Amino acid sequence: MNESVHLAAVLRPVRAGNAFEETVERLLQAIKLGMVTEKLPPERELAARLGISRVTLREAIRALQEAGYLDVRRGRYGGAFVTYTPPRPSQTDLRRAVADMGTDDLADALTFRMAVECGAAQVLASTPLDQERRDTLRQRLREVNSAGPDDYRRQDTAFHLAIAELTGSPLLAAACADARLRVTDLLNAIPVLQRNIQHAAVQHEAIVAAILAGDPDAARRAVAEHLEGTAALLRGFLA
Amino acid sequence: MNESVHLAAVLRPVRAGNAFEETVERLLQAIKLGMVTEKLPPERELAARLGISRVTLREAIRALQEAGYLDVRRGRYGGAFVTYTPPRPSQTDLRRAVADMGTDDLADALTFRMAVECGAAQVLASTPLDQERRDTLRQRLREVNSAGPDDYRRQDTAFHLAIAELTGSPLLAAACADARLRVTDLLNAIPVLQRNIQHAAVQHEAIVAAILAGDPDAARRAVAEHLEGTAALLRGFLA
DNA sequence: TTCTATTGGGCTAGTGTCAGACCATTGATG
DNA sequence: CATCAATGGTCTGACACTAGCCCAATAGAA
Repeated sequence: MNESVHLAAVLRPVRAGNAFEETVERLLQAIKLGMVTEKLPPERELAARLGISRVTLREAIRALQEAGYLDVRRGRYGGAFVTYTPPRPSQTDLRRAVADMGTDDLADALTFRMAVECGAAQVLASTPLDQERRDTLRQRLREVNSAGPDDYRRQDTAFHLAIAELTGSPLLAAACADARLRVTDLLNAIPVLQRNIQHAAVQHEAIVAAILAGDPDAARRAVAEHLEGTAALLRGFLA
Repeated sequence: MNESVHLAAVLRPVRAGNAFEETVERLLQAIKLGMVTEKLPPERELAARLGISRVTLREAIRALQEAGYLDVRRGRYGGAFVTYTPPRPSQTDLRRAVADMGTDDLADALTFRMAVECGAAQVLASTPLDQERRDTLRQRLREVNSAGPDDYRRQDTAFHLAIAELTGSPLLAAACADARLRVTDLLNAIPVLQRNIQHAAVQHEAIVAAILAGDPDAARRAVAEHLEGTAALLRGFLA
């Protein structure tokens, strides 16, 4: 009995889907997160990075092209250019996004994000930081705080991921990126209000201050409060 | 520039290896974690759970059989029986385990584990727990505290994973299982001393108390202290 | 204009993986 | 002793994926 409970966690599926599907998902998320704003890297390089063959990558790119996310041009200085722009937020989109992922998955994603991002902030606050890292963190804070509504989500993502990356743990960075990816569609469907940006800015300041002060508890609390705010915002728009 | 930093986290390899390799890894870890003590589930069921074909699963099983981890018997009441018993701990094994994974990966794994387990404890402490969950947590605590040296690692794993599972987030549970898996070989190479068990027992008590009291900060601190102790133990044996 | 480097487009042969069916073995049970 | 149900063992045809090669288009450089 004791055994069977944990078995599920270890004997879970080895792979999430086939290479094509996973690749489409990855690229789509890189695009929606605004991490690729102009064009994708050349196919050969991208295939190598993703650890897949060029054939599979090309299938994924073609799918995204047909879905209207990319514009592919041949020849030197060609490439797969990003044509996607975040849709104007609407309650309809949000409800659809929630319906697509299911309420259980939504709760799962929010819980997961809460855990890993709080963990990352705590770890970073427990680490002696050199001047370069402190500067990087402050720089990200400035960028997100000075971002306009159009670029806000992108800078916000960069800020949150920077915390995870500064821990120096690729595993943790990947987990935080994964957590963020799972809520991207939801966040993109929420309008970016000036009031919310200002509210978030205060919380971002608190997070950075706690990390720079080397106070893990305060860092954890600040992140928890911040993410709780986002979750509440979501619930508000769904109610 | 801002872009390229985060690109690496999103455009990382889509899959860790081929299906065969990943399956061997999974099974091996299920065995080493003591989650499968008698025999593996029937091939057909196991293949379905792992989301792979029976052919691939059988290749993995054969590899583990040839490596001496399994004894496969045919016929009704047959199956793949676990023959593995944890090796007697030794500094040599530990050094080899560390050398195998590399010091960077070791730091990565420890950091990752610190973040996700602290996050899980914090989340669980922030959640209103029904009586059943409280009982489950207390039960796991009793089991790990009453475990003998032979069964200690197994019960300790069960205890830590229970915290993640009780959050109700499969993603978080999977992350914690993954984190634990990455340090299994190291932990198995450390002798289980009665003194360490007692020390850990106090910390386990503190973790459970904080969670049941609904105190996220205390829960986070207790887990951090506990894991820091393990890391220190590791460093001690390596020094 | 012509050349050239870079990039996407396409092909092929070989390997990995899958689903499903059928065979072989075994130990309990009647 | 004969039967049976559960389990591992094996085979086949189909599809997914890969590595590597060469072709085609393009925009800048010579």
